[in-house]
Amino acid sequence: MAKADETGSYKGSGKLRPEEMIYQEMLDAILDRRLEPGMKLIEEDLAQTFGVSRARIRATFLQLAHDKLINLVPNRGAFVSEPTIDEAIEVFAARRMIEDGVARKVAVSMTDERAAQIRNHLDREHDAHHRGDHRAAIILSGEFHLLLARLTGNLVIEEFLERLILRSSLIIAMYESPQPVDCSHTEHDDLLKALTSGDPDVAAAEMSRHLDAIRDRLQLQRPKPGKTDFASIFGRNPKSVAS
Amino acid sequence: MAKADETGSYKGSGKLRPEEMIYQEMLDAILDRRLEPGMKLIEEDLAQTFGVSRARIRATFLQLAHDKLINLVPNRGAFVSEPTIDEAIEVFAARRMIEDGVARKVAVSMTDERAAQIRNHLDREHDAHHRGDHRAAIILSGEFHLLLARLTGNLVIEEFLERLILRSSLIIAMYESPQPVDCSHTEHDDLLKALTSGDPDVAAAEMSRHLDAIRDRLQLQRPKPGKTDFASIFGRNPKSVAS
DNA sequence: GACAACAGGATTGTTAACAATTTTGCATGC
DNA sequence: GCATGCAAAATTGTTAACAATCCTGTTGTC
Repeated sequence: MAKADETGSYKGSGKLRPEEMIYQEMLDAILDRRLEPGMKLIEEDLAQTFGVSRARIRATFLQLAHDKLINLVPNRGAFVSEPTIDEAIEVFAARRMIEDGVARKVAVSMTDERAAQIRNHLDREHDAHHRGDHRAAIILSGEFHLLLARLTGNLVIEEFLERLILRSSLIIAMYESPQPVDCSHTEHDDLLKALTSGDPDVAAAEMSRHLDAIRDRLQLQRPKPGKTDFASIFGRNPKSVAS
Repeated sequence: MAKADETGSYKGSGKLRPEEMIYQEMLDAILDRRLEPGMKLIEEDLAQTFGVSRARIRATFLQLAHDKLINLVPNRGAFVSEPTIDEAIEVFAARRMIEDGVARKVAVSMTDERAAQIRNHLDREHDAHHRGDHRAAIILSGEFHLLLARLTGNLVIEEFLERLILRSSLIIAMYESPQPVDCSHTEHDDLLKALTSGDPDVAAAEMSRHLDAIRDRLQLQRPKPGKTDFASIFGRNPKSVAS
């Protein structure tokens, strides 16, 4: 998710790693839906676009596939992931399991300084929201959760949650309501209140509520866009492949 | 960890994927400490050993590095991971955060059939232990935790925990006491008891206790083996690099 | 004798060409 | 008209060679 300040200087010199750059660019394109779910990613074309060799594109594909953002099919190629409804539900259930723990840990280790840090982030979220910058709002919303993970001081959790949040972003981009509801920013306020209450159970409960709310705002009942479901369009059951 | 039955047939034919095989073999070698922590992994040698091209070895390296089992240094090569003490502590803290949730979820969805499934696994653990098969005992011990993750029905959690358990195995292999204490098998019995109690808090508490116990059995105070710490050997403080 | 510069070898990074596979378009036959 | 088979094009998978980088041992100098 396009972190602005994490330039990640390489070996102290000003040299930028091209691999990271390509991963980031493809990531942004997927989350922006400039690359639509299901779209075929052709190695040669991407290699020319980025001015690198196919080998590097292949390596990048492995990373993206590991994060479940693309799908690698042997001898067929790479496709932008099309998370199913079941997958979407599972991802948010997994986040709830982990972020409950995060909320608990942050709640019991809360200090004035940390609360200020969170509040500072919330200000930026509100700002983006009032500016009407929907894209920035989504990114900042994800980074809010990442900030909490960072406050646990556990790098393992932080890294895993980062991937899970990216995956969530793809899911949200795919299934979000046509008219953006965006009530999320007040929920983060509630979350901060619960986190500063000092009661881990309260914090965990609020986190669960919030994640469920995000999930429930998605349109997880309609057929996936991009994959036309002719059977449902014409009111018939799909033909079964065997027997 | 050398799963016996998951043959993973490819496209229905009997053809085995060589990539998976190489990953598995290297994984086993690392966990067996036939490849010691810190050891340099030379692409050319491995390619000849497995009879494949360097490109495939490089791809395998990316996977292993993603799972933190090896360390990839630009222009220097690949090295078997040497998890630090801090890292070890973080991994077990992360597992506690996640597996607390797993235990809670399994406890509230416990059935007779599931209990029998767990008990069946415990029998195999005890069997390996009585046979004195230390290696099998370690593998089965890891798979016990994976079984619980699977019972949550959440593939996301299952996959992440699988990687975390592998990483734990490397940590255990690196830091375990010279004389294997192996009291773990009775702890799993206690865990089953807590899981069948129906109380999620009891289950989570027992899981926390168990993971802390594993961590505490490790020798996390001594300097890492394989990296001779001359300073402590000769009773001096290591020279600081700057100022 | 210690230290720096240097050359040779080893190893990784990159590119391009070739082989294998899949997809696509077209022709053929029913 | 529709399915089948075939051939060409497109794409992925693999290999080998070359370039860049790093490590090691040696030599020369102070």
